[in-house]
Amino acid sequence: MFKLNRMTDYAIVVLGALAHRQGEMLATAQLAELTGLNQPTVAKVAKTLMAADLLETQRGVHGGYRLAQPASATSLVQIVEAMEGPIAVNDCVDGAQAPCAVSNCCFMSRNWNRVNLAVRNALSDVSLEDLIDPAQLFTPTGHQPAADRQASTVPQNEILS
Amino acid sequence: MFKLNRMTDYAIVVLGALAHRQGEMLATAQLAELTGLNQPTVAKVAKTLMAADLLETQRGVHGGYRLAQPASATSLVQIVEAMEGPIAVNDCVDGAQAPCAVSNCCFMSRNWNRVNLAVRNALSDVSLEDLIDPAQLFTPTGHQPAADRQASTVPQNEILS
DNA sequence: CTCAAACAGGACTAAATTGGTCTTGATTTT
DNA sequence: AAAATCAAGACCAATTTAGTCCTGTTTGAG
Repeated sequence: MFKLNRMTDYAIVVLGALAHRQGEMLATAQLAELTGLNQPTVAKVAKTLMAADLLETQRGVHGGYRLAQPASATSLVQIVEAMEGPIAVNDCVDGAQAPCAVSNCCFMSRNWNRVNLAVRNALSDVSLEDLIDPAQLFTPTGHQPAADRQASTVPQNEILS
Repeated sequence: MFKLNRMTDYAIVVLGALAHRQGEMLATAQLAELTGLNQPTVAKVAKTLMAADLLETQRGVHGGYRLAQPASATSLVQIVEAMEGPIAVNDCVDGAQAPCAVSNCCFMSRNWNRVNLAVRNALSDVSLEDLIDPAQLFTPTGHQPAADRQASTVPQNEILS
């Protein structure tokens, strides 16, 4: 456990594709082709990343998405928090959505915060640039990797593996 | 996200109760009373903790459970891994259950392992003894905290908050 | 030796979460 | 005006998690 959601994996792949074509405005259909995901999924992921200001968008005919900041400036913690909400190992941690309902019971708060901070730091130490290796991913020909991936029963996050 | 399962919260509470009565053999019914959980849930948690060798058991009339090792020697990572399986942020990390299915694709493996290790270290730095504060939890009278807790819609992990 | 108390192990159901799709609407370029 | 594209959210299916229950085994007491 302590596993990332599949949507988070997708987000990393999508961001990786955008990082590789830095500056270019890519439509969801293009991103789908590059990543092997299907277009509605890419759209959903992109919407979530937009809400976290990790992407810039342009509507209309030649619209699409592009990174809002360089890959080196985007940390894994930003991506994870964009997709999964604030990191909080339980409800007794600063930043948790549902605040501690049983008051005067937070004697463990300090330790939970310590754990939480350590986890957060681990994620913030890795940048999007670190995660991707453009030489191996999204080759310049823009091929569709593993054409049958969408029909496969294997979870698509294997692309990260 | 990155949240502990509720069962893991229960486990910590149960272990906390046992730590507080160190050495004593407590039956699931007693543990249920001490923690405010109900007995079948305590039994389920205890079974899982047994499988991870965190508890010792005695069957029969005066049976029950007790800690297999002192609270100071039990780390949070042991508890979490006992309840949720090995810590693996995705399938591309040493120790993940489902091994990487798409071979030759593991270019991110090193970074994922780095993230994973950092998370693991964060959890192993906290002992069960650190987590509990016997002075505030499970008072010597063995009272049942918040008698209506079981009927409440509030998740019971609030006891940790 | 029998019975009751307690754990062992697993099956099973219900609830919650997550993943994926679809629809309708707004925006932009040609 | 039309086509391409994003925006926003509703919605259903699949998976996971939580909680309960049942049947069996072990142990101590009477």
